[in-house]
Amino acid sequence: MLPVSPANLVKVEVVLPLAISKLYTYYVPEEWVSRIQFGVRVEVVFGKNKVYAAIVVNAIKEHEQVSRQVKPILEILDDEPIITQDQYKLWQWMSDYYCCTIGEVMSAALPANLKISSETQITLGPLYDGNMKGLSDKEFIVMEALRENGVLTTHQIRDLLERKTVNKLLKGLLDKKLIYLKEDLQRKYKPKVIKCVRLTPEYQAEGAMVKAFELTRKSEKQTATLMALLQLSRTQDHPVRRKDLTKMTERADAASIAALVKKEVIEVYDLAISRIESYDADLVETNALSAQQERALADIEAAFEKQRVVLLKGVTGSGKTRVYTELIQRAIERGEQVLYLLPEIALTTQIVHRLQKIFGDQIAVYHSKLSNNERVELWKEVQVGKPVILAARSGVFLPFQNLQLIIVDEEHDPSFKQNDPNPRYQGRDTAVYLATIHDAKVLLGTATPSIESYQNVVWKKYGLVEMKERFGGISLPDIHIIDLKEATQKKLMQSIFSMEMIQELKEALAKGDQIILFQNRRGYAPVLHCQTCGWHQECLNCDVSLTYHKFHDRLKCHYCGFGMSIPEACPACGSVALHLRGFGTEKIEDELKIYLPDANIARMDLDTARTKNALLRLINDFEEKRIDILVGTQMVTKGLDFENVGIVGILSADQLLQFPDFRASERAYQLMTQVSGRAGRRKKQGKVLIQTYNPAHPVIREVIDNDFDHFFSREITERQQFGYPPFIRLIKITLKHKKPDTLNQAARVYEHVLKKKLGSWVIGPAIPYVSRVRSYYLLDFVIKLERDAKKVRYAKESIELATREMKKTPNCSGVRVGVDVDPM
DNA sequence: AGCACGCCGACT
DNA sequence: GTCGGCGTGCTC
Repeated sequence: MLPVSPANLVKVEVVLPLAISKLYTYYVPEEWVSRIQFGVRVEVVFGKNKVYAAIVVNAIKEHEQVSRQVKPILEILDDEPIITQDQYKLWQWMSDYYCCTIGEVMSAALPANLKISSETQITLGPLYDGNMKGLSDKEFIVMEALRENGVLTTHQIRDLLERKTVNKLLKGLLDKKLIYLKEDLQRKYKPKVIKCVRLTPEYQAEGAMVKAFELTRKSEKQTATLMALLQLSRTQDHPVRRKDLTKMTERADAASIAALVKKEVIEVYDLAISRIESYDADLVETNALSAQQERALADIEAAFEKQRVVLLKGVTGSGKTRVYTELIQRAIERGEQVLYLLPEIALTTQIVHRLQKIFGDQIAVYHSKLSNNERVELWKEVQVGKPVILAARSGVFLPFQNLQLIIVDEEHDPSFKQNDPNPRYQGRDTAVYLATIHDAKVLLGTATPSIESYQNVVWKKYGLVEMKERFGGISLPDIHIIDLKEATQKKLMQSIFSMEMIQELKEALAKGDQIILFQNRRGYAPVLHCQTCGWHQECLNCDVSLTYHKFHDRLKCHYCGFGMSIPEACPACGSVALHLRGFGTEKIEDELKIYLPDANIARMDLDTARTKNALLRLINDFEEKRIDILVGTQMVTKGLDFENVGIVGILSADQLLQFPDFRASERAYQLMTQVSGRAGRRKKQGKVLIQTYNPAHPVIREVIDNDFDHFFSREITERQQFGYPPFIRLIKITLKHKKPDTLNQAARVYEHVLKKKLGSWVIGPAIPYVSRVRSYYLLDFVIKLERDAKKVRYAKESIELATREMKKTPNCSGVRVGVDVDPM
């Protein structure tokens, strides 16, 4: 359609799901004007001929002139808004705070099936007759593939020809009328429907049945069918499915139903049903609160009177969840909505079942394993007031109507931060902002508060409630340090295990206790190293060492997925003395089998628990004691709650302590404390064994003593001294390009602009720890800012300026800029 | 983000 | 000479 002059037409501004910072204006054909409102999706053409579902966020009055051509909207996709004003407020805040476009927030926020974008579909054209003469090789390949597949997308053709530009070739074929091009819309939400049967309106009237049976008098089958229908609609309180009817009596077959439909006595219709499984098992009564829980609950409610956010600091096993359920119960009774945020993998496990048993269908789960259609349905249920939503960080995007409480469980967990695609948001912090929009309360729960949150308590921004005792009065685990330096000197090591560790494991197994071993690294060994010249195998695309995976007998890159087999000899010096150095979960599992041949050993990491089912099976097997020893990465620390764990072992604390990051200590403290918390939960005191070369490290001491206050005061002093969060704010900017020269040139421009504006606040450019990922070279800038809104604003504007200036410099327009506010 | 346009090196 | 890559600018 041709663009028309915008005078005297209703125009709307829309958000497109793209990384473009502007809103775009379209006009509304007159007959649709009354259907336009904030928050509905409209189909629009953007650019050449791509079609997108955009969201209407502003209406422009007819008389307001827009000094450019505008295109019409093609269709209005919704009768009711799919987002609320509150959600849009959150989107605006996120795009502003996290330095990304509204379109990027929209992309992250909406379930895939509410987003639509077109894709070019290529099909055989009118002049195609199987004659391939006069075609180039590439054209021939395309036509052959089309003949076989019928339809191809431009992406598929790009892959097929291994070429980046494919449009000229397609245009050639189009001109010869050998192909058609069509923009096709992808992924529309489709409700799930079932066939139901009911009386037509005519026969629903009083006494009409007599007439109906008159009509079926001659057919015994039809009479039986009709009677079955009547009986079913009387006895069940939901519509009669066609399936129910045919099951009821074999005389109600397709033919007799069809006959009744033809006589217009009954009709078959589609009923949209929910894909979300309803919970039909019995609900359980909650236990009475313990005295400590009772007190915590009262304290939380009192604290909410004064503060929006309260930190609940409760040792592992203190029964925080029971406190949450009580708060949730009370909110439900008041008719309010509750959002319960958890780290993603915790959502696939016990906690969900536990809450479902209490709240049944009042609770819904929103996580990454839902199908696209299920997500849309959940979205709609939240819109009409589903009381409780359990979700990972993306739960903050749901369309709440009456949100009054947000619980962020395991508040300290780094997975609340989204690191890669924009928006790079911290789910916990976003939840706090979301709560201000709704005037709701936030409860942050954890055994190991993040430094940020605890400092907010110190600053009296957040309230604090503590639970210091474990439920049932069991003492915290007894933590033992194993000094690896000493063990090595005294030759008390068996491979990666100290004799003491092996001995303890054996004793525990003999007692029938289960064991969890933690190692923060997957694979078999992280380095393939040449003992002659010191060479080690790196990834071809990334600046990292390749990890050996024994299961696949291959070296793999954990950044880009690149894989290769082990070289026969060192490519640098020809030596065959290649040696695998370091160890991951796979090696631990392997070696344990040697030392403890009778134990059932299983491994839980990204490689073994990639799918939800595999993870559930592992958890289940461990719960039911088919596994004696579970070896795992961080995964074993999250949301798992086993009853019979006698020993938790940390194979190498040093890897945690030596992380090149100002948060290393914090992470190490949290991880070790969290893993330790898995030991000895219900019945008796558990034991934790930590192997380390640094037994004197203060963090180790603090973990042993469970001394958060000591840890916190030491850490906070360092943060203040060296200028780190929470005293200052960080913004990290990463520049990215395939050519190092171009990247350096861009970085110089960037540095110049940034330092002119921000002076000594700017650090960099610096080569990051991993300097190349997926063939892109990286350079980092870090901006350190005082916690002052105006200065942060100014800094963000300076970043935008620097990005514009850099993009303007010749050759540099292709350099990518990633901005990470509050990086983790 | 995707797409067209224009410039430039490298193969027929 | 053209093909195909890359840099640049624009999208209501």
